[in-house]
Amino acid sequence: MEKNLKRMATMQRMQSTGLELFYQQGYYNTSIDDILKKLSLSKGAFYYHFQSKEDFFISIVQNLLFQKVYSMLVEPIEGQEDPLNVIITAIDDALETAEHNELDYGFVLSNFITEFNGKNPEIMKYLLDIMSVWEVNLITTLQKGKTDGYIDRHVDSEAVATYVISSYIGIRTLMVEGNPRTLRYKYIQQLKNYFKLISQKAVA
Amino acid sequence: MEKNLKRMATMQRMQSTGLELFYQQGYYNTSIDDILKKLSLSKGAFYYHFQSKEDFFISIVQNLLFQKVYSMLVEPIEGQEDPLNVIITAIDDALETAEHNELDYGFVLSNFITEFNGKNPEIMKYLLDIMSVWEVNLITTLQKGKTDGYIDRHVDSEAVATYVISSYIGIRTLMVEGNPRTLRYKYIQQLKNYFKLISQKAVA
DNA sequence: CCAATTACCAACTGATTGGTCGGTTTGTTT
DNA sequence: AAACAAACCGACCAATCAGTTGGTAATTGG
Repeated sequence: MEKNLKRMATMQRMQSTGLELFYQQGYYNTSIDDILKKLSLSKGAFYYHFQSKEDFFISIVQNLLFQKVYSMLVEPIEGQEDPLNVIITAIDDALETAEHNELDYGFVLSNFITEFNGKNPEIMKYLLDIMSVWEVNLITTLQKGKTDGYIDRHVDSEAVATYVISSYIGIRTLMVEGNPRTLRYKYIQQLKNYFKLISQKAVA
Repeated sequence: MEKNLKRMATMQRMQSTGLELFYQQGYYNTSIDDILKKLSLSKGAFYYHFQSKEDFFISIVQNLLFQKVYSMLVEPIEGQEDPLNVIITAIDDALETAEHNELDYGFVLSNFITEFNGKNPEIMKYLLDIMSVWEVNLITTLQKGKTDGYIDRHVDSEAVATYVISSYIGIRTLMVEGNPRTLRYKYIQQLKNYFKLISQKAVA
């Protein structure tokens, strides 16, 4: 119990710094030495706690990234009334953290998916699992919104979920350059317009 | 004149193979030797034609990528009537090439932007230039659509352009995994819905 | 207080990287 | 065919990478 405390602390410091650097510089472009330098730790310490660079990254994805995406994009939506407004709020919150140059983990996720696509199927598996959790939750929420009378019954929930995720990933890609504040505003404005279309009152 | 033919031919072979590998494996994860191996050429040949790896990549962006994006996403839209339908068609065409595992250069562009973000401002400049050409063309086309009576006058052209580009980039990111055919269908379906909202007849 | 385990250090290895360079082949000119 | 330049070869270099290893502090349990 007690003896594991130091171990856990060091591992978490490594994971936290690792995620930050992997996100900023990319996985392949970030060396283990980069991470260790920042922490004033040695190679030996790293390979004492982790088996390999890949093993290290997977532990980051499962421990850090999954929880963050879940608490940011899944939990706030789960089981709430008025799904469309809740979704808008969650996405806008994510974009706000991005605007303040903090880590927006939904975007971190899609960034890694882009980087590992076609290069490392093992890691891709873990990343796509997280993406899937998000997507399934969105679809379920939209379906519930239909039975609860918030969303037009003719709406294709899967298609809407796909469209929402797509546009979010895309706007985040654009936000890395250009004015994030303006982009966020424009994006949310159009997303609201789109949601008007699928809400209950707007019958097809 | 004549003497330059061989030079040009070799350079273009290198650029073409280079773009392919850089896209598949990423810039930092692709070595010059990878490219040369595929072409059965030597290091000497490469550095005879190009100053550096970076110089090589920039030449690819300016010569190959710019033209491809322009002919695929800008030219088909420029000055056409019925802008919304033309935009849908151009995007659907791009997604179709992607579905057949051919290079979709709009996505290639956004992929590189993701990879170089925060890492190489010099290269980013060239990539964002191309993105800008696309965006400006979209905005101009939408504006013209308003004066021509195809689009509702109250529509924010810049916001719509941002939203369209975002969703396109996003759906392409999702298409790398999952069923491309289904995703493309769902996406186009929702994009059409969204466009109904901003077209002339649907008054706010 | 001592022995065992945990946590860490730092020099090293072998492979790979971007880039250089002296030299050879191929093509053109006269 | 001599002279010259353009195009290309491949061995080499210094730097960097992931991973290994033999050792040493620090912590803990008996």
